[in-house]
Amino acid sequence: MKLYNTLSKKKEEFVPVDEGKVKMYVCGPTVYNFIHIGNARPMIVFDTVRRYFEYKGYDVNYVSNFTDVDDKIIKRAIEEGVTSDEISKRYIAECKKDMEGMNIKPATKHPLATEEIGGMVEMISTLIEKGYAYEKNGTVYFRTRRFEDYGKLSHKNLDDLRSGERSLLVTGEDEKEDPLDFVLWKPKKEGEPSWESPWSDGRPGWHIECSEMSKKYLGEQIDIHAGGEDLIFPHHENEIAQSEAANGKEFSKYWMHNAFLNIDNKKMSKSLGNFRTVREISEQYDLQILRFFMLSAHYRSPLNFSADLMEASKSGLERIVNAADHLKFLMKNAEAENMNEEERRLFVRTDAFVADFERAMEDDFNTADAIAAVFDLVKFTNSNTDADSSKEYLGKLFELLVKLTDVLGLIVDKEEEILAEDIEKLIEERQEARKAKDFARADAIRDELLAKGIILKDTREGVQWKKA
RNA sequence: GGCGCCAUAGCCAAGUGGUAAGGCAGAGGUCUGCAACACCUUCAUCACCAGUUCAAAUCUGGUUGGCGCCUCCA
Repeated sequence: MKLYNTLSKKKEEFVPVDEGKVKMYVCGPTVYNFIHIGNARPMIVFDTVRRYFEYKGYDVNYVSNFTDVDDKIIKRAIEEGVTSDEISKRYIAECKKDMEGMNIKPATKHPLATEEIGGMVEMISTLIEKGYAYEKNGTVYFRTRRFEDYGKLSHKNLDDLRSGERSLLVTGEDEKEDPLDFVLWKPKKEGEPSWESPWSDGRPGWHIECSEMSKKYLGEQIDIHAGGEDLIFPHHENEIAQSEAANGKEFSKYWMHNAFLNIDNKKMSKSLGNFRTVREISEQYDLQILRFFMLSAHYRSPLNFSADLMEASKSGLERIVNAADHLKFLMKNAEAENMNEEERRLFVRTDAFVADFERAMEDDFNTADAIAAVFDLVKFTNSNTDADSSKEYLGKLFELLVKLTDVLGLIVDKEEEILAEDIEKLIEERQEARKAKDFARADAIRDELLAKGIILKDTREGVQWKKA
């Protein structure tokens, strides 16, 4: 399996730290509002990465934090006249609802920054002892130049940063030894949440949170650290500096970053007013469609969001779900139990689709190609099954389709719904009408059912229905 | 100013040296009472210029046009 490592800027063969195990950390959202669809991209992408590792038989320890102490949370709390805690708890709950809708598996552990302060204080102390950090008036800074490898992830050198530093010397930052130094601990301001520390009552800097939580739940060295590409600098660069300086060993072997999601070819931003929350999308579309849409492009390419593209994704996903529905429908009515010779021969041909699917996923999680393999399987099942197919054959095809789509987090095995009796009766009545060639009545019933959200399909094998 | 990315059909999107996957939309057809689903057929020489090579969408140089990071941001 190959994955692109931001550290080396190359695709590398994946070799786990511990055989058979994957330890991965994904930087989670700051919870000050509903998550937006940009937040959703890394969630969906790295959930899919996780699912593929699990499909391959790895034991995955997947940790993703919630940043629940932050300026934006505090600001929101003041606006609403409630505590920061109330804001963060509320939006963590909302975020989990959205994640469920997108079929994102809960992490093995979702640590909260506010519950890990003790460990952060300890890590900062270690950094001070080792000479990598210093305190000034209650604030603790990381001594950036002291860490030789600084810049190895973002491929910047300190002098380039120097020349671009222009605005770094604003407001009170002049007590730093060097403009490149960053904050590990800052004293509280009036009304802010705070914790005790040897330096001041205050709160941790953002970067140290992830270093500590990663260490606590996954250990000093992990396999994969992931997040949006905007986190490469400075967030991940600083995490590396902190963790490697404190622990004395390589932090993460592989660094994965997803590209941004734009809206109508523009970056999402508050000033443009084009922020779209996942919740908003869910009012209009099944979030499965959003997931399918996100996976239709490679995770390292920028992706554009628009209404048209969602419509196209809806049609595309429907094609896959229709195939699964049809297989289930045939299975229900199948007469023959076991596969015959012909079916056995046909089923062997599906190996090629599985091989294509895996080849795509093994090449740095090329989900667009993997989806193409799923479409090949869909066409195969549509073309090579009918009312005479055996239960076993249909079942195996169905099982395979579910297995592959499940890696992508797409649900095609919808729970069997039971129709109300009066609806069953209407469908029967319509069949009678059709037999009697009373098509006006038949169409009237079809329209009536459509109004109730039931779509009918008259297949050669009988009447199939689904919810709109 | 520094670092970096991208440009494939109406739309989306794979493909990194051997002559263009897949999906959506469109057109024609089969099936069907009709519709829907499905199936068949059809729809590109890869921004532009120059070069390397027997061979380039794929490598090199340049041009044009987009974009990102360097500051909170997924």
